[in-house]
Amino acid sequence: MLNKFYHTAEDMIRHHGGRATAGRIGILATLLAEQQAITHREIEQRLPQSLQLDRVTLYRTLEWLVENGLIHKITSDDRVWRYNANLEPHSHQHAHFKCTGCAQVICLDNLPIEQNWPLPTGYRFQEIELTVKGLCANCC
Amino acid sequence: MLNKFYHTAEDMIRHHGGRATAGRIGILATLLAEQQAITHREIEQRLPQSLQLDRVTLYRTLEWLVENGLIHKITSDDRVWRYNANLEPHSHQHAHFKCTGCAQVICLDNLPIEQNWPLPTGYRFQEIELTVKGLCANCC
DNA sequence: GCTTGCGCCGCAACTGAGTTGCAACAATGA
DNA sequence: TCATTGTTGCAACTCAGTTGCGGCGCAAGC
Ligand SMILES: [Mn+2]
Ligand SMILES: [Mn+2]
Ligand SMILES: [Zn+2]
Ligand SMILES: [Zn+2]
Repeated sequence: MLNKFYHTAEDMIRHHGGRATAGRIGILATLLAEQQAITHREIEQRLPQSLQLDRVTLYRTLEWLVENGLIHKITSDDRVWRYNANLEPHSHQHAHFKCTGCAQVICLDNLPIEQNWPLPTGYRFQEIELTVKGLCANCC
Repeated sequence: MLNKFYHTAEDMIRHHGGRATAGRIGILATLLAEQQAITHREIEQRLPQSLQLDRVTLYRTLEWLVENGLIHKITSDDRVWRYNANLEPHSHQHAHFKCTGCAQVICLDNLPIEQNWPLPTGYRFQEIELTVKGLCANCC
């Protein structure tokens, strides 16, 4: 039932005062339907035939969704961004897991991150990026 | 006194059974002399005139140094690798700090990393990547 | 010291993710 | 319905990193 996600996506976008274009809705719905964080390429592949967007549009839409706090993007060691929808219980600060076998990335939402890292004198803390690497259940 | 680092570098390379070429020694000495992790570009700039290497050679040499455990490389959100020498007290598992102002990256060697992250059932832990972001003393 | 073989180096071409400029288009609000 | 303004598609670009290959030079053996 992808329909549900399309409806939710449109709601989320309108609540942020943005134009509810087919592209934004489709991309956000795709990310809402996904259990893991996926790349630009993977999003492109999952979009329905009726919604083939230019790659640049896809990049710009993802940027807009990130800036408006509807999704977040994750750094990885393969130099490719991965994106995931910001569900409500999704705390802004959370860790991620990356499988070294299949490159799958998931959010570890229930992993609270310590904020008190002892930095050198004069340094100011802002945020943390934490990726646990290992093998997922399929790759073990 | 860069000379000292060149000597140390040559020693380290020979102890690993590798050919002690001018390029390897110069690159490793450059990293030994550095207090922070630096990029491919920055290494290139710091190499003396007498040792201008092709960029591909630089990439391949860095790869060799990483594989032989003499240096390590660090992922970053700007899609550029940064490299740092493996000094002896350098534990393999340590965190890094990246300044959001000047992009400087340093190793937080004395920051012990918890190894027992609660992963989903069936997942196997391998290693961790932790980057603290904030402002360095200069950028505060 | 001289020779030789294997590994290292430089060059050219390529890959692939992400960015920029600009003109055409379409969602919204009047 | 129309005008405004933000969004889209296209072409060209940037930039880090990779690959293939011929030639050079380090180190081992004489
Ligand atoms: Mn996440
Ligand atoms: Mn380090
Ligand atoms: Zn896996
Ligand atoms: Zn700084």
